[in-house]
Amino acid sequence: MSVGTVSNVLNEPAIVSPETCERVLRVMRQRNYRPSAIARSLATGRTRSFGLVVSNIFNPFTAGIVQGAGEIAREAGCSLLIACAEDDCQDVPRQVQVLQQHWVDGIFLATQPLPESVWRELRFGRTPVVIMDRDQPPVEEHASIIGFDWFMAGQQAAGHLIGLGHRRIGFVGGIPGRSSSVQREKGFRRAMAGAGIHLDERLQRDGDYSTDSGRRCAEDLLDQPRDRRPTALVMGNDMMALGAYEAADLLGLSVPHDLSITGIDDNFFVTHMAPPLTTVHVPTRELGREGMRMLVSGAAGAQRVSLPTRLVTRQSTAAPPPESLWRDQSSSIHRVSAELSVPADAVARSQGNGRKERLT
Amino acid sequence: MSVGTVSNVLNEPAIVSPETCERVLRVMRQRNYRPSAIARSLATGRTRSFGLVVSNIFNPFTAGIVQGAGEIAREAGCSLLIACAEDDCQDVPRQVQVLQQHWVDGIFLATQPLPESVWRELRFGRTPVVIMDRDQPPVEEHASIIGFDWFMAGQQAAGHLIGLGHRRIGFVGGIPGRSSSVQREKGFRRAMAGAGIHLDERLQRDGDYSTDSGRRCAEDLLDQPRDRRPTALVMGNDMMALGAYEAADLLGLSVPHDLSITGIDDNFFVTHMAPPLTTVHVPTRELGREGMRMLVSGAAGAQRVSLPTRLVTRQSTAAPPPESLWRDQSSSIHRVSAELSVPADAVARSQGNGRKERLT
DNA sequence: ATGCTCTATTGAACCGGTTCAATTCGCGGG
DNA sequence: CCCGCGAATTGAACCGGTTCAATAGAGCAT
Repeated sequence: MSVGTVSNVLNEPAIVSPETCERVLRVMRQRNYRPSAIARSLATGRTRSFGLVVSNIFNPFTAGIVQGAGEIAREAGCSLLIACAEDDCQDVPRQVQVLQQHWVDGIFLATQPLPESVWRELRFGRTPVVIMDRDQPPVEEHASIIGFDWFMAGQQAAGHLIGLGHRRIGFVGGIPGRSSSVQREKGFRRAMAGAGIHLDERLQRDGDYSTDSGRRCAEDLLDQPRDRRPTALVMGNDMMALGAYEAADLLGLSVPHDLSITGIDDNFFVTHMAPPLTTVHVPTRELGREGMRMLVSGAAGAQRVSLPTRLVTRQSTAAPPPESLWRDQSSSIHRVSAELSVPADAVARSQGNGRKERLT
Repeated sequence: MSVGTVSNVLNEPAIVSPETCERVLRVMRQRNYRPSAIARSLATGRTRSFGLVVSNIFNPFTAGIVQGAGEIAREAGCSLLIACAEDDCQDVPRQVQVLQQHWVDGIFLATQPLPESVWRELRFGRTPVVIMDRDQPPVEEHASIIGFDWFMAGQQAAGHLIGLGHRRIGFVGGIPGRSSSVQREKGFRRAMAGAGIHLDERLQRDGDYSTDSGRRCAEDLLDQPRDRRPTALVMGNDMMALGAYEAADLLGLSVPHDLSITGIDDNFFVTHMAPPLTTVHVPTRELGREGMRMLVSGAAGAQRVSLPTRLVTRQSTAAPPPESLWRDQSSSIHRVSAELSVPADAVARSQGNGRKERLT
């Protein structure tokens, strides 16, 4: 009954005789023995634990990732060390260092985009890394990147509205320059171009993903004579869509009767909005699962994964009011006629287009 | 330059000569040396890491706790192992076991109330434990309990409404039997009794903390002739208050003009409700901080801590419409007169009462 | 009886630190 | 000059496992 034999009973029962095995297990049960993960790690050099660095646990976004990552870790019998960084991410390098001192087998970085200064401080050494959705390609060559297809998200939101017959569609983007914002806008533009709709730059605004900015931008877009006012708004995320609701309320516009609104994210509260928000679902939990899968399977390394989004239709979108086309009074005739010159089958085309987006 | 000396440089620089110390540090920097937390733990028997078990990371409640616990752990230079259990908590015992195999210095249990069967399986051995808000006293003698003062929460919500002049106040409780629900209701009753208001059992309902149940219960309470209809509702949590908004909307009642509504929890979305919800703030982050403090300081052991709540006044509450007292038409006279018989200074008293609660 | 193979078990080195008794060294006092 | 003392350093045991070469023992063919 040497320690080596005991070790074998746990790890390679096949090479131990059944009687010995049984005897060892009995004693273990008797003494309520629990092997030490610590000692095992020291001996093997592997810990079967992973680090997950997040910046704001309150963000439903983050919560989804934590959830998904936790699921896969548990399925793989691994444990997850979650490090909550400060909001500004200044302490991320130290968090990473602490994780490395714990010999984690891999690190999942799911923070806000890191400031360049922080990024420079970061050294992963030999630790496998998966990074969420960063703008720049990482310095580390062997890091994997995982993110969402924001282009698709913008395209789906716009495609849906176009399919409903909207032509004057406003767009409120997120923080300018951030790649996730840029991609959303590109998707939006592509959908518009795909439907043959001329893009009116005056119907675009830049927000900062906050409810307040959404309200301001929406007010700005909506506070116009009816013929120039957009009949629908693509808001860069759900929070800003919430702001758009407030703006519509202030201006006495009813959603979706006078104005259709879409968001992006599919936060849990959108079903409680009045009316429930049509938005683009962003599979955060799936991102957590996929990222952790890359780590536990040892496949992390210079991969790039982009997860598809999915339109969820609720009650904040509808066909545009016919008034916007016919009963304008204060309007300039040439704009209306320009709109009328859109080929008659554009609606049908764009509907088909919208549907295709959804399946892609 | 023995390993022992190096160890001393790190842990007790004072007993090493300055030159040696300097020399060792230089080499460390040179070779980018990082001490192994694993090896250290094995040697010392302590890991400076703690386990936090939660059941639903999406719950803003949970998120606050995680946040707070993380802050204290970081301040103390400790790391936090977060284990997400399934929603039904069946796997909590195994999660705890895994944490123990990692030799965590303490465990923070912040899950949903555990089913009795699960609770019986749980064995903490010598590991210090802090448990959130359980109904029954724990089997483990040395476990600390930390929770919120739900009695105070109920009292504050009701006290606020009484202070505004409401008399017919409806109450929608949470899951019956659960101690957090029972306490809220007791607090509500105490506030009512304190103001000398006779409790009308017909104005009480049991929900299950979901938006839907809130809507149903509220509809049920509000769908009555005006003289019997409550002028205010104390909802057991914010989600149910959301449901009450929907019910009021359905019945054409305006909040707070026709009906005042309060919640409990102070979830982040309540500021975006229309109108913003008056609710009782429940300091989840503080609970996380306090619980973790007990663990890192080694003070965990058979303590009981109850954290005070705090009323946050927003726009969903106002004085009751005078009509409810004077202009009733379909009413039974004796009820109105009963109300009028409340001593004239009751309002003042109850306001004083409400204020006292807040300071307690 | 001897040699050989195959299986089951053992013993010891090792992972990278901590801890502490033992040792070395420099220095002041007798 | 020797002794004793305190400060600095060293060496080795130890934490609790894993791993693997060495060994013991059983079974079989020669």
